[in-house]
Amino acid sequence: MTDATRQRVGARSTQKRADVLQALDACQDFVSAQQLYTRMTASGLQVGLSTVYRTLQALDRGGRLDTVRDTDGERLYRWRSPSGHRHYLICRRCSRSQAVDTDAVELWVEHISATSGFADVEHTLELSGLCPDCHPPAR
Amino acid sequence: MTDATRQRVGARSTQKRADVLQALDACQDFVSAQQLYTRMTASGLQVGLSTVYRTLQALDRGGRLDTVRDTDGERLYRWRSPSGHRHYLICRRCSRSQAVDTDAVELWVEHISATSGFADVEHTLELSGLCPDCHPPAR
DNA sequence: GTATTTGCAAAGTGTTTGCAGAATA
DNA sequence: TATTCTGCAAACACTTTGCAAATAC
Repeated sequence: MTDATRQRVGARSTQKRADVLQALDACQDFVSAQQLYTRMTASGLQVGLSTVYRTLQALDRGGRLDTVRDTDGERLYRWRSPSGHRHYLICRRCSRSQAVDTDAVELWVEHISATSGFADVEHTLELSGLCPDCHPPAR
Repeated sequence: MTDATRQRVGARSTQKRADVLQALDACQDFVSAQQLYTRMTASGLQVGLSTVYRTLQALDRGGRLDTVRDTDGERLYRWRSPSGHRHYLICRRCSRSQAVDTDAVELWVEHISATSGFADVEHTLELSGLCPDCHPPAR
């Protein structure tokens, strides 16, 4: 996971896609397609919004991203952690995220899955709060 | 909670709002504003989409609804269960929902809240699967 | 040279809002 | 009568898609 930008996305490897990958890799946190696009163009890269969307879609389909939904319904993306499925605690103010240990929840979900009568149980768990930096002073 | 339709929503009580409340009450499950609107007009009620949205917004602001986000980003609403905060397991095919016992998760969230350094931790937990009716035959 | 990818603009979602007319208190 | 509410249409934000030009192989 050192150089994530060297991953294969579509049938061909292109500069634009490498740019998107690099920009995404530079983000330590969740970003929306729009944010990524804005950052890229702001830093001088020439890329189309559709390309950003399409690249993220492709990565998501390939299961290489964690995605989450913003309160406003915007989709946020982040490289999937190497160890697979994770959940994050996201700051409502600055959007910084931090992975949390979810073993207890995963076990509980398995239990539900086994006893509910439902099949193929999937789960989404989103935690938000105010991080230490945003919490004490302003509020 | 017997007759939920008799709740106060805005400053005045109107027929249209009562209609929305009744339609919502008739749903045992999560519905989107659009679905509710469609059902209402389909059953002969004359109402505007904006009114449905505004009524749901008002109820939501008043904390009288549970809301969740559809996979497509659509917002789904449901009367809040009388006992407060709940989580549901929703069928991906027929949208039927079933409340699940989330004590374990609630405890875990409290633990995170206490040890993460984050303040005001809120959580969203969404479970989806295929219910018994949708599961065995078709897939 | 052929198939994929790109970017623009247009179309498509679900949701919100401005405003004039209708309804409530 | 003075507010509040309603419904339409227009505005919005995010996302997807059609298509011709550019690019990778």
